[in-house]
Amino acid sequence: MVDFSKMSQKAKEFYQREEAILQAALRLFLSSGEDKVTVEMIADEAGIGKGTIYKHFQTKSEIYLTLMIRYEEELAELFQTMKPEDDKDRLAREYFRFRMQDHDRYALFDRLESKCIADNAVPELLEKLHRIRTSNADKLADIVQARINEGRLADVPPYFHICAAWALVHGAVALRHSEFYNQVIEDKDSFFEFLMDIGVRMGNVSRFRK
Amino acid sequence: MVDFSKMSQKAKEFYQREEAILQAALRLFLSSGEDKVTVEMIADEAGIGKGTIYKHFQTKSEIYLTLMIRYEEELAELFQTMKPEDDKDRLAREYFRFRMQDHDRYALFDRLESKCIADNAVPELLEKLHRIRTSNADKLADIVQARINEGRLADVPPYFHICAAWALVHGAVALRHSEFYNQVIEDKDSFFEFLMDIGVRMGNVSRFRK
Amino acid sequence: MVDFSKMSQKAKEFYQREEAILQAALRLFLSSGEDKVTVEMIADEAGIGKGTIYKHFQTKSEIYLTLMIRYEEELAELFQTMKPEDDKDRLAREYFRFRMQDHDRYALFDRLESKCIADNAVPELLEKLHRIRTSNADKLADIVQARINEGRLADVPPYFHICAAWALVHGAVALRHSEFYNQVIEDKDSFFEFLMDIGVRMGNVSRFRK
Amino acid sequence: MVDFSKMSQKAKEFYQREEAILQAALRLFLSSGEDKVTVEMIADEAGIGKGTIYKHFQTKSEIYLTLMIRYEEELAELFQTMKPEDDKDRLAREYFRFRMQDHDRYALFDRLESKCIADNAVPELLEKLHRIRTSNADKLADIVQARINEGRLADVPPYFHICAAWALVHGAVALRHSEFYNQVIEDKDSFFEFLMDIGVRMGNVSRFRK
DNA sequence: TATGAATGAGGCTTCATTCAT
DNA sequence: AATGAATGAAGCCTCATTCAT
Repeated sequence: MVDFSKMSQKAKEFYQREEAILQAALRLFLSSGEDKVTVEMIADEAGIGKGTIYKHFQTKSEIYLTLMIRYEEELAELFQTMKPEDDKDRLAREYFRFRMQDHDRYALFDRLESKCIADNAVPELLEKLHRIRTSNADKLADIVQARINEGRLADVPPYFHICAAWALVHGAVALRHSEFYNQVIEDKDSFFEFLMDIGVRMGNVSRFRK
Repeated sequence: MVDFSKMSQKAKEFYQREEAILQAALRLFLSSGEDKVTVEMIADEAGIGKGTIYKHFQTKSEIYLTLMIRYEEELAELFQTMKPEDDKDRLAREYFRFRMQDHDRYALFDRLESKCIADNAVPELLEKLHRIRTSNADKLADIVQARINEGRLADVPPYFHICAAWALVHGAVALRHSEFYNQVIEDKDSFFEFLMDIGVRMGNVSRFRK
Repeated sequence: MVDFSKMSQKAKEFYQREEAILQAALRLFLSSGEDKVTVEMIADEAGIGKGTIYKHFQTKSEIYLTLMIRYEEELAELFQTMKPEDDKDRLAREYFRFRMQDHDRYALFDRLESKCIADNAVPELLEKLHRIRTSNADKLADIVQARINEGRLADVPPYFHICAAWALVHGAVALRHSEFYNQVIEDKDSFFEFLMDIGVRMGNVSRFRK
Repeated sequence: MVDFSKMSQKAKEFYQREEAILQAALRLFLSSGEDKVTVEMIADEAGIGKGTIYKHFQTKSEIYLTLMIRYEEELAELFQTMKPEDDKDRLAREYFRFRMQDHDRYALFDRLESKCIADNAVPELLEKLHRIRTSNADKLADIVQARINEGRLADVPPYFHICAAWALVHGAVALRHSEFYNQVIEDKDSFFEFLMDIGVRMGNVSRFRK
């Protein structure tokens, strides 16, 4: 959160410009594919000069990572609203929805992360990203552990549940994206309901009872 | 399958060189990331001249797609060995193993497909890839339908089961790949056993009984 | 015409650099033949970096066409100074001289036009070139028509006279260029005087009288 | 002229293959533009292997030059049929027609000659080409001289007349070729008749009488 | 501070020519 | 003699990044 009242006019403008850059970049990455987007295109879309971008980001990868971190932080906000005593199924559905609602962004960031790792770009930011993710996962782990203690979830390390959910959601997003499967699945709503059902129940104890 | 006995010495060498290019390319893509690998590097790794590559492939993208098609064909061979009356759980595990065993290749091809689609590269080959995939999916659908008829799988369109399995496996592979989760999951074998269990059972009718 | 006073220092330099590129390119095309000249050579000759050229011209062909258009515009300026009531012979000689004076440039542009048409390069510029040429030809047509009305030129469509003149001049330039004929024609001045005489009189009415 | 009866079967085949190469090359140069035609395309069009071409021609330029020499020899044959006492006008028209009838070939060879000269390719053949041309010109010079002696042509060096004719024809061919003028000249037949008239009469003595 | 012109490393691809079979 | 696979020099163009104004 940014408190504009404490900022000078100039600082405010600077902040807004950064916002403009990030939004322009995201828009272009999503519409044209990150490889087709040049720094110049981002500058044009943001309505500023190319050089200005480098006042905000040392490197093109830094834009990538900043966007990814933002996304992870949004997710953190979602988790912030969840409490251990919350209904677990609701949480699962919420999480599923969050990721699926803008699957293209999710898929984009997934590709960008591969790229950043391959390039070993801005390791500090990469680490920061992972820290947030760890923190999010820890938060989730608490919730999951509470369900395990209640005997509602299978008694495996909490991360098993979390990672399984992550995997399913990740796959669902990829599916949603794939040209191929989009032709095959006619009734998408039903299918994703089906998938969400699986996700919601998949670690439930009942499943493992004989 | 290639019958060497019918080939001239030259043709044999030509075929082998193509093999060498593909293997060299795959090796480099996996180790350095596709974006860092130039056609020249592939040529060097294959021990041939840069120009020779273009006798075999019109375009760098054609190398991508050929590798992807090969992979999909390997998968087709796997399915070839499966029969409708086979044990469904075994099939599921087999499939899961196939994809997980070289997750890095799978992840690579996933990225390459995105790239090829974004570039609209060699559409004929892309179509061919999708045709093989459709054929594979149809094969699977038969098996799944048989299980539905037996009352062992939930009575939804067969593609629901297939796509759900695909999604979970896809997610599992991505997980296996992610630097982040690899640090979190200590006992990987147990975890993937856990995940495979979910996958094997996820569409079972029992799950949907009250 | 460019008004430097209205330009910022930067804009001025930018304009001058474009000029430098065009002059460097022309110099090299004339001395080495366009096929032997690379973009890098042009950059070196102009004393700038290779990439800079692409800030001014999208394509090597765009350099070709810009040079050709300039030439056609120079010709337009020449025609601008001519008036319908001018002495027709003077005009013809003027035209002949203009084209012959730098026959190498003319011959170069002739080849470049063939190339650009074959490559279908930058069709907009090609069209622009033709538009200027049409306008020039129209201007000439007026003059010719006036002479026809006076009964001094044969009463055929004005374009007959213009195209005939164009053809003779074109051939004269090619002749001037040809290694072969340059060895044969000893007294070049006399010869081209002879040729110009033919050109000046070739559509005259007297010729067609019995 | 080739006497097949004296040739072995093999030699005959070899000769025919050379013929096939030249014809294939010419066909392709005319239809696609010489810059777009590769040696491989010529081989394919001729129905032979690429390597075979290099048994007949050391270099791609040698194909160019061989074609050009052939053309010049065809012209020599035309002149062979002309005699000093022939009607001069007929000769002029014949010559004009010969060049115009396949103007595209003429224009092609004109470009090729520029290229060969710029590349300084196969100087021996270039010289041979020029020798034939000289011989042709000499032949023409005799005819022209006869007309001068008769007082029918202006008394200037015979080459003046020849070169002027060459220039006009050259220009006519270029005109015929130009996309631009082809749009302007509506009645092409009349125009070229007009042009030929000019050509036929242009060195006539009557023109120079006061 | 914002700008955008300049840069040049580097990628992909083409193709004339060679040479082993 | 015919072949066509291999070669690698060379060309065009892109684009992240720098830096002077």
